[in-house]
Amino acid sequence: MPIRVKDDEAAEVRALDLFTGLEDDDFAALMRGAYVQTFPPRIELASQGERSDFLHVVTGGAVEMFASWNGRETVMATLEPVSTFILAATICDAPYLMSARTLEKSRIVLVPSEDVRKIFDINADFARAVVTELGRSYRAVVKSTKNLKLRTSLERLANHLLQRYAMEGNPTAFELGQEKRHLASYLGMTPENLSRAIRQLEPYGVTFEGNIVTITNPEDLTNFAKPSPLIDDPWS
Amino acid sequence: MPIRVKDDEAAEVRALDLFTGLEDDDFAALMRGAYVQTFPPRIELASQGERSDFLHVVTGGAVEMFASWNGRETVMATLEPVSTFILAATICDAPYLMSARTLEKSRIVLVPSEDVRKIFDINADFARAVVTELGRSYRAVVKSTKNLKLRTSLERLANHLLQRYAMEGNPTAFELGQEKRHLASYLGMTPENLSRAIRQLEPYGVTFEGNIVTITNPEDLTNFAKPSPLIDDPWS
DNA sequence: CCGCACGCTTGATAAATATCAAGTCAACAC
DNA sequence: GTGTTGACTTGATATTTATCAAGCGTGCGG
Repeated sequence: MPIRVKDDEAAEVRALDLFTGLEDDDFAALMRGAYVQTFPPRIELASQGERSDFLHVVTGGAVEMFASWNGRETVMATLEPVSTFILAATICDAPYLMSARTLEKSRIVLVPSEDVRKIFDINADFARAVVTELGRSYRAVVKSTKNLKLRTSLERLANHLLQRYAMEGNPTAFELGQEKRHLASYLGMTPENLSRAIRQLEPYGVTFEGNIVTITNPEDLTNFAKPSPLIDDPWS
Repeated sequence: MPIRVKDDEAAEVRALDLFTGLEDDDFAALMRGAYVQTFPPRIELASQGERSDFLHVVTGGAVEMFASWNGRETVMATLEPVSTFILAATICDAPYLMSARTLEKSRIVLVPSEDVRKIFDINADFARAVVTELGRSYRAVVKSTKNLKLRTSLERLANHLLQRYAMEGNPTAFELGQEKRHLASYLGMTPENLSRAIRQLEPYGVTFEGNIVTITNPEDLTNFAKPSPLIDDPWS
């Protein structure tokens, strides 16, 4: 049963860069057609190859984007609230290249693709916001390709940990925030090799206790990881 | 010495999806500020980390996009006439994530980024075209990431050859069209391994004679490569 | 014509990464 | 408490990929 989007949740969605520039009534028009749904863990929200009916916004929980071919599967990204996905497929009216599944119980706002395209056509500000968002996504994937082609898996892990470390505000210890096997797939390695890679980072002051990561020597780790804004900076 | 863009070359540029929807005077405004330049081979046209001053259009020759980190380098894409590059950086007004160099003597039309952003702001049709182009680019990189993470280098080579084969209209023999070491880097492998991979494809009816590729048994090769539109189709 | 440079190939070896097979441990259902 | 499940780890091994070191062949400058 479709449930209309309540005002407080709509406000969260509205806070996204994609929607802040929108006139009140245009945004209201989008939300009128939209609805919210809560999904249990491990539900596939979209499958690669399908056509786009809705722009999705995660407002609670966590969603994993993944892709598969010939019986193999790989994690492409992990999304946390509040973020959108399948914007490109929605705008281009093309089949999904990735699938999406909930990792935990999640709330998703579903905005009809047709409405998005309609507002996009009549509202120049929204069009600009879409371009900015698409540009950001494009650049994110280019960075990820560079990461894959230019670095070994150990270097990718080291840089990923530094990225998480910075995102948490440089605490000595922080939560990994996802299962290791998902991280492994995201980094393009097997769970077994992630285990071994973690060991290999010990000399650089990295310790794992369950899902708690401790970084005792950020300088050493940085020295090894050699992070670059042109690969690792999530902004710009 | 800047050289204004002549009408016949402007017509080529105009034929790009990005510009076809543009009003005559808007397009003329873009071309007024633009200029053409011919570059010798191996000239670096843009370097990663720099800021974008021009949208580039290749109208002759060939250009290679590449990226580097920590002394390593990898080919990200090869562009042939007529195509644009660094659209995302231009629109987002952000630093280049990739560098570009000419592979051979090449003609490049340089359109000031500021002009592009100006037209983008006042012309909804152009904004839409930019979105389409960005969406296409985004999807192309996502496919490339899937290719890298889900396939072995041998599978990547097989699929690449099938793609080229299809692009040439399924001829028994066709030109590779680039140096093998560049192809190797593009496919994420070393030149040595490309040599060996070519040998490994012989049982599937693939033969190389210099830069001429012969495919005697497309079915067998397809059977091995298992191409998927969600990775290999350059359109959609 | 010679010699050199350079791209390509080949073989031997090394490093990176994946696979397979146990084994440990914690969470959870009963 | 007991048993089961599933994630994680570890070691042994195999596969994939890279590196190193020649050698081959073509094209080009002198």
